[in-house]
Amino acid sequence: MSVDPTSSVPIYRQIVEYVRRAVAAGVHRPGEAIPSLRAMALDLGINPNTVQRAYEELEREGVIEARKGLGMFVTKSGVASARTKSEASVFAAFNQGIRAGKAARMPAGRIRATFDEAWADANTKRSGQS
Amino acid sequence: MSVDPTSSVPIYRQIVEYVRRAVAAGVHRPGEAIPSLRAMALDLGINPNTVQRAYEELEREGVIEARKGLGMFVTKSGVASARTKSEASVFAAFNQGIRAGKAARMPAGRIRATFDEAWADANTKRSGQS
Amino acid sequence: MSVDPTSSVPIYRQIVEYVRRAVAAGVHRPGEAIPSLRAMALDLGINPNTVQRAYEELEREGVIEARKGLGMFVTKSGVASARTKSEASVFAAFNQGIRAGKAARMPAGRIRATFDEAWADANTKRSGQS
Amino acid sequence: MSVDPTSSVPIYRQIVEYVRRAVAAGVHRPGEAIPSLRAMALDLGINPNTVQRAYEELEREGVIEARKGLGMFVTKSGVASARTKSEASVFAAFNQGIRAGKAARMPAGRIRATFDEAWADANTKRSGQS
DNA sequence: GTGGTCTAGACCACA
DNA sequence: GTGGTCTAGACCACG
Repeated sequence: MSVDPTSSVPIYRQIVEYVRRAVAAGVHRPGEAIPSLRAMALDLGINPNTVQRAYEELEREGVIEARKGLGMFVTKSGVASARTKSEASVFAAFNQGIRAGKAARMPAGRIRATFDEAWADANTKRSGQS
Repeated sequence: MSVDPTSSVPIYRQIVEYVRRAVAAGVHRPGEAIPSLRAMALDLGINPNTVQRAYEELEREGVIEARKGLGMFVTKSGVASARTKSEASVFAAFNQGIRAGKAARMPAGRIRATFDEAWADANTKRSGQS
Repeated sequence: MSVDPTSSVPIYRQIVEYVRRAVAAGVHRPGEAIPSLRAMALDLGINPNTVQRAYEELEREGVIEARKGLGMFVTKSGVASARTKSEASVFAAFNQGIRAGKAARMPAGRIRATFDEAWADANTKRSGQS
Repeated sequence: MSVDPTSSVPIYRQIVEYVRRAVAAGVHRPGEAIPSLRAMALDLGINPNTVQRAYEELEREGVIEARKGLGMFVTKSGVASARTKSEASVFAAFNQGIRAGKAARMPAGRIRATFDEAWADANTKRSGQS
């Protein structure tokens, strides 16, 4: 994994979304530990405080829980929580796109066509990559 | 029009997007003037500096142009430019949603279904609103 | 106001509870701004980051909201939120005391008597103070 | 007995309070031995170091005493000491709740009512539990 | 070793 | 001026 420090979306939020997706995708299973604060920070070349902030938010979401002196662990309901949160963000993105299109008076067919373009774009670029 | 000072998206950006969409939708036609700095600021109850920053960005985009002592006018190419920008943002939103879903290992059908949900949601909520 | 840096309860949490109570008590009314990050930090003689962390939590609770460039403002529902949260903490404290007493096999009458003692203690000490 | 590794209150403290209450309740009588370090650690599935830290604190409180090669025993004054400590913690909890309520400008009647709620809550939940 | 808190100081975007 | 993010480095309690 890697983060983009130049992005307008904060680093800690990138980590939140990355870990959340990893849990949703089953990379980390309930009861298992995720990389420690310092390990993750070293791996990404950033400050441990930044990672801590991300983990704090994931704990608040109920995806992981802290055990002092041991590490951060995926909760029993963590996978479900992560999956729900992930789907919500997908829905939100689509919603935003649709509303933006409607506000600009794009015809319904044009909006749906734009989605199909994005869909094709995402599929071709990823499946046929080097 | 109104503006949400609470939103995480800056006020000046809300104005930019609103005007851009209004131009794309044909509310303001080429050669026509858009509301003056002070008029817009008074109407929204915000600082004129904020409106100015938005107009500067729209001018940089080529959607409007300043005529000293007269105000800001929609350029001849403004409508096309605004339309292009608007559609690009729609595409970008869809793209982001699709990639987020894929990263979380959502099945393709689930992603498309989520789009349909968002679509239905946007349509039903708008038709029966005040 | 003041904070106790030696306490086991973190400074940022002390601030959260203090501001929450102030809002619940009507010291800050909806739509009004609370002291800025730097002002509060200077006043307490602590680091702005610590105050920021407290304000962040209050924003998450819905008690206040940030307006970039302007400050932090009490939300419309802020007073109700703060009041609810405050009562919840009172309930939690009583609950903990009761359970501790029961676990130690204190007779019911003894537990209630202890509450009355605490009640009398809190009243006399505060009402007759210099 | 069981322990909650998730709780914000440290595990060693949970053990201290549990043993103290058990002694106060007469589960362990003066001169009797309490479970050995290793037995307790195995039973709870935690590190013996953690149990040791708890026992050290109980010894410092005068509730138990170590007899080399034999184990930890409840002292003659242990029961009284434990009882005092337990009641003090109950009083402290009530005191904290009352002061928090007063700080939030809760009317006196509302505070007492909250205690009654907590009291009823603790009684009903315990009687019908598994 | 782990996570939790705090400080000092910096840079940024926003109004 | 405001809040938001990040770094560097420190100390602590916990297991």
